[in-house]
Amino acid sequence: MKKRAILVDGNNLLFRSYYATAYTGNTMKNSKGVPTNGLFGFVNMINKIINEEKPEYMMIAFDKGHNFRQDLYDNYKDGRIATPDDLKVQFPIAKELCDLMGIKYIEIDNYEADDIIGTFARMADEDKNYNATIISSDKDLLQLISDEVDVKLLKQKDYIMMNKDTFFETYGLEPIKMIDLKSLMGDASDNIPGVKGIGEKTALNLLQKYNSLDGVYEHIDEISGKTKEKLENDKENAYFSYKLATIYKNIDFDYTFEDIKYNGPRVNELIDKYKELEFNSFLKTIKPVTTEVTSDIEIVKSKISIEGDYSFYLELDNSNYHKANMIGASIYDGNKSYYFDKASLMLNKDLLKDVLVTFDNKKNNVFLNTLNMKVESKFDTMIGAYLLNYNVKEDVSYLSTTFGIEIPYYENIINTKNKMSDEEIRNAIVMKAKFLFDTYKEFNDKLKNDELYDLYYDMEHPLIDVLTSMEIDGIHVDGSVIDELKSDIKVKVDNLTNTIYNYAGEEFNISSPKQLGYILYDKLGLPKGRGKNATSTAHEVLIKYTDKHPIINVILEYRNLNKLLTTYLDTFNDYILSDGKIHTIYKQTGTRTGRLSSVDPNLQNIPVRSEEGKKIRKAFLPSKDSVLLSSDYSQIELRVLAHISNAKSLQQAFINDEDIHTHVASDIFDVPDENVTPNMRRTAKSVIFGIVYGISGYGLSENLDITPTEGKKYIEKYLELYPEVDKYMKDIVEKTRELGYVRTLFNRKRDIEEIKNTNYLIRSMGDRMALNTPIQGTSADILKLAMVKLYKLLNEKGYKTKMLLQVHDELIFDVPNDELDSIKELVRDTMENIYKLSVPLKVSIEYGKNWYEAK
DNA sequence: CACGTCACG
DNA sequence: ACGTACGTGACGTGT
Repeated sequence: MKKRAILVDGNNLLFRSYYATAYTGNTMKNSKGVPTNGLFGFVNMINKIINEEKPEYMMIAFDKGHNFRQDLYDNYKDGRIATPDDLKVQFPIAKELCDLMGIKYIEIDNYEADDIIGTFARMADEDKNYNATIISSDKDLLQLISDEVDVKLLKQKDYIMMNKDTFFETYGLEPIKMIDLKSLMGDASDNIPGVKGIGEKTALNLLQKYNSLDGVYEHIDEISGKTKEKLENDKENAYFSYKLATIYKNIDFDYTFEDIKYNGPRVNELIDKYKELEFNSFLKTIKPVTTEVTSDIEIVKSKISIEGDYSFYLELDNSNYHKANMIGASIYDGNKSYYFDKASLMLNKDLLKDVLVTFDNKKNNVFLNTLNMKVESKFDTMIGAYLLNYNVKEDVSYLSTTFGIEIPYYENIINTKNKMSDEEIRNAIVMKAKFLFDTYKEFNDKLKNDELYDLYYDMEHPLIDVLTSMEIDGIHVDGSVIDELKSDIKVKVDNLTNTIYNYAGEEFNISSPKQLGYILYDKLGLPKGRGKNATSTAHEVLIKYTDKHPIINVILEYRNLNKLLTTYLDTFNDYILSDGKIHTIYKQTGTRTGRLSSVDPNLQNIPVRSEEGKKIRKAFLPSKDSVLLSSDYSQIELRVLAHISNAKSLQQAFINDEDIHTHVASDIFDVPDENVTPNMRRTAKSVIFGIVYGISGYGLSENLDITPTEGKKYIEKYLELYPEVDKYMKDIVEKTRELGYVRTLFNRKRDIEEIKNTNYLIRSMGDRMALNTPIQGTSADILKLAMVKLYKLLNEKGYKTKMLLQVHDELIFDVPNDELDSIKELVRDTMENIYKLSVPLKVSIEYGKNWYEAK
């Protein structure tokens, strides 16, 4: 069995990584200003190679010095483009990284990487113990393919494996003829001139006929017309190109295959380097060899007392903390670490009543509730860091990494396959508590300096307890309702499946966009679209083809029902815990606008728009002798827009409690309210939504199925009618471009780097984020404030009513029948008056014996 | 693990 | 010529 050596073209790898990001205008740098855009892709690719190839032998080759090809150019005309400076500086770092990753890198004076690889390839051909795989995106290297050597040719996303057979299939030539091919067709990226006017097609034809460059010119008389002329004109160039394209295989060096043995990384040094480069995503994938704990640890066995301020951290074995077990917990008081198991923590529950700082206290309290314990904490670093725009995950280690402190990641702690020792786990937990204590002041000060203090203490911090309570309460779900609906829909889906197979004339996987695309566009001959996704099977595309083939409507219906089945019906019973309820998890740090999100399961996207889907809501029930009550802010985003843009006429419409869509339709179409048709109202509604999202004329036209010109007209008309909105949009984009961030009315801050990007598309997206975030974010802020206030009032007044769910502009309560009248009033009053905008906030309330009826 | 698709606001 | 409306989470496919 031969040993395989991996030969990597380092120059090629770094160049393509650099240009892959550089052309988007993404000038990725670390905070010290070192450009890292090439290195990131370089490291990513090498990690991928190591994972896929599990190499025993591997080397990475680099160009060095003035090589003979450059000499050839000097005698000719040097058309090579100079390497950009911000790429140049990445080469030494790349080589350093190779060292740390345990991979031999090789550079030899006056040779290119190609020649080093060529020499190793020749060695593999000659040595019966080794064969080789070359990795590059440069087709030039294909000339090295032999019985012993193949090439992994990198493409934009994946790669093609090229060996002797596949090369012949592709080109109809022997691999070595790649040189002849290049000398005829040239290669712009390598600055090989070739014969002007001869492309791949002609070159291949010629070579398949005459076998080689020499062969072509020997038989030049058999060739006719333009091609002959071109060949004769550029004969010199062709032979010059031949020299350029030929990879040198006989460098005189002492390297052997044993010299390029792969040793594996020097982990700790590599971690330091990644930190320096701020490659946080790579840090996750490597485990430090040792974890150092600087403080004393007391493993607590009995009731203890601790003076002064301290931090608390709790580690669970499942990120869904509704069904987790405790791994351990730690307290750190600035001097000493205390470690608790479940029993010793229960002995010391009093200690939890006055904690300075925690991380994800909602998690702590949802879990500890089952043990009748509660953490009262002044500060939650997870939330604080979120407001400061740190990339927060539900794990201290992600955050500590950006502070240069390495703590094993949660994924490693709970990984049962690659188990950490008890001591390592204990140390990790202790370090997390210590990190929280050590950084508390810094986070708190940063919030103050960034004017986020009130947002934290008046809104986000109190909200933690509100969400904790909502998650603990959960919502009753009747599994039998789900089951009935499920069997009902299953029958329908089966029927639809058969109908689709009949229309298609074969059985296939309808859920596979690839297979469905084939059936629709290739087999049934639907007209393909333009662009990269010409065979899209998305709803908005298919809906246009309903007249073209009867299969379309069936597919749409199938999609509709199958979605309900797979996303909601098949899975929801698993989420019903032994108390008969579903307990979601609200992520308070999940979005960039300040909204909440909901996971495990997501209760913020339960169907409502279609009747079949809406029926799922019949399974969501109130407690005994209670109703579910839903209170919904109507058009809160538009009201916020009217407020922050100070658009007088919109404000007046809201003050008069008009139907805003009708009002705008009447303005746009210049007809009195009573003459607004449903279609005009629908158009106005789309225009209004579009404005909030920063739409283009094209986007609106797609939405309304009109021409882009018409779409543009509507938008212009709207902005003309409400010039303050126009001004707001322009001002906020300009201001954000200057500052690099945008804020909501309550000062929530979102960094928008995209807005400075040199790439038009990315920058435009930044513009839209900048103008949408204050609207969506301020609405989210208002909801959060209302939740905090309502929660407080319900408690103070001793109501049994519970706030159960939040769906962005809507709250759902479980209300005992005898509290219904007063709660309706309390909820409406609190929500409508939570904050005074220049327009009124309006709440609509509905209730019923399940969620279906409450909506 | 990325992508396409689609559920919600 | 590009690709095209903001914010989420979950599923199935396919590599």
